[in-house]
Amino acid sequence: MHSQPMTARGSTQQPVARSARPAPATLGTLGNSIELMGAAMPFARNAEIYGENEPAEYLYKVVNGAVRTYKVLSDGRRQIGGFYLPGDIFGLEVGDDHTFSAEAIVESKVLVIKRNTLVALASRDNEVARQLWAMTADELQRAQGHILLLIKTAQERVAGFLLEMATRSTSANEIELPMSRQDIADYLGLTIETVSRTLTQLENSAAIAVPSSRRIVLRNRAALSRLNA
Amino acid sequence: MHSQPMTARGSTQQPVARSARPAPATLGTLGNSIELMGAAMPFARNAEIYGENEPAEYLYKVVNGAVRTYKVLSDGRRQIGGFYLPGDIFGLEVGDDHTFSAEAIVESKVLVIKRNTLVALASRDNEVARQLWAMTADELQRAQGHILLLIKTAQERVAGFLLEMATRSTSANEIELPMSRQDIADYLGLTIETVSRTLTQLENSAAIAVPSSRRIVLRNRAALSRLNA
DNA sequence: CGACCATTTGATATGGATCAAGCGATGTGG
DNA sequence: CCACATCGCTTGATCCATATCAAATGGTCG
Repeated sequence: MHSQPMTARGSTQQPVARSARPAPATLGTLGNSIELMGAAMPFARNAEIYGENEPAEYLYKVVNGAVRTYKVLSDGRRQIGGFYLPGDIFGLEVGDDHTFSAEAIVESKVLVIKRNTLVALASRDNEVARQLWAMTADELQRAQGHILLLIKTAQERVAGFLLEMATRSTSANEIELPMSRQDIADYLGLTIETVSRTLTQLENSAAIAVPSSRRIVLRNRAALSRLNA
Repeated sequence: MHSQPMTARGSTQQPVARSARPAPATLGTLGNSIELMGAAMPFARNAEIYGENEPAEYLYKVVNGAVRTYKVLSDGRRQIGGFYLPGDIFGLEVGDDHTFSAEAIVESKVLVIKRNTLVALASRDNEVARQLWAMTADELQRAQGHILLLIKTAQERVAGFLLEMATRSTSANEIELPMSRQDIADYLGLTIETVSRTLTQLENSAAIAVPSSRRIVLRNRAALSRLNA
């Protein structure tokens, strides 16, 4: 029962345009319809929402909490594909199966929408079709940004991560991180120790403050952006 | 004037199904329609096809040759987003602008298709709409696979790259690489030296043979797959 | 043949991983 | 309410894979 702001529910107001490209899929016009088609489901901390290779019968929208998608390689290395925050959509596939697994990072409420319903609707309403396409394209953008992160130095990756999270967080300069250092490490392709050390470095160079381990204050965006290459 | 095999041009034969998910966008039903809508254009080795942030008026299909897409970071590091071979489609955007630049790797012929035409068609024909969506989804899959590559060791990246190229190449066990070591390095997030050394290691361990620098024979797929984690 | 460019090979440096403690917050049972 | 176990995070010491710097080799074209 959180009181976080979320996308307009049942209101008549709609986001206009939608030329903004980055950030994960938050759908426009479709937003309201989707609310109607979905059922809200609670997931406990670390609960699996779906597994890799399972049939993708549903897609999902975070109402509150946070979700991670990931793959585990044969030797146990885990790669986090993305973090999904309130308003974000995840689990949308064009193929039959999910290509990642998904878990709640913290206690979360997630709207569950039947894919069939939406795909059927799309075949009649080309605006819906366009929105589905746009959601996949947004996800593609995210993945491409992720690739770019992964070729950078540790400082650049962490700085990039913080800037990205800041963009998506409500309060512009203070970030509340729902995920652990291990999650961040697995997202950035680093170890937990390197993430920790890098945060300490950034703190020492006055680029950020870390009042508590899950709370980060951006004190010098310019410095972070400079690191962002 | 190459004599490489290429996709059926102007023939009536069509690929069936299209449930296969990996590999870059090679479109099904749409294939022929696209041929009709596009004009074939020649590009010289290293010629720019489009630049990052330019309006995405067209999308492209490789007829022969090879194309790379890439971004250059402020400090000069280059990341190659993908390689496109005959039959592959690239440059399809949902947003207004191209997010990468594209260049011909070798002398290439590329079909150029007006995006407007296709998008307009999609708004009337939902099968076309679905195909556009599927192409973007294929590209997403590729990007996600790329992310997975970038967290691996040098051997794993190179092995993964070779296996991927083998899948896409006509002759199953012999690969003809159109791109330089530098291109491969920038795709894999390694240096040219590391790529070269790794190929030598793979050759010494009898996993591959390298009869000439642009020609690789897979001699032990199992070994490569094992490296592929 | 000679110049140029791509690739390989060699020697060394280094950023981040690994191994190993320490520390602080949170929660649990006595 | 305190003592202690647990968990997540930080910090320290060392190692190693890959980068960097440098040179040799080979292949291609005028």
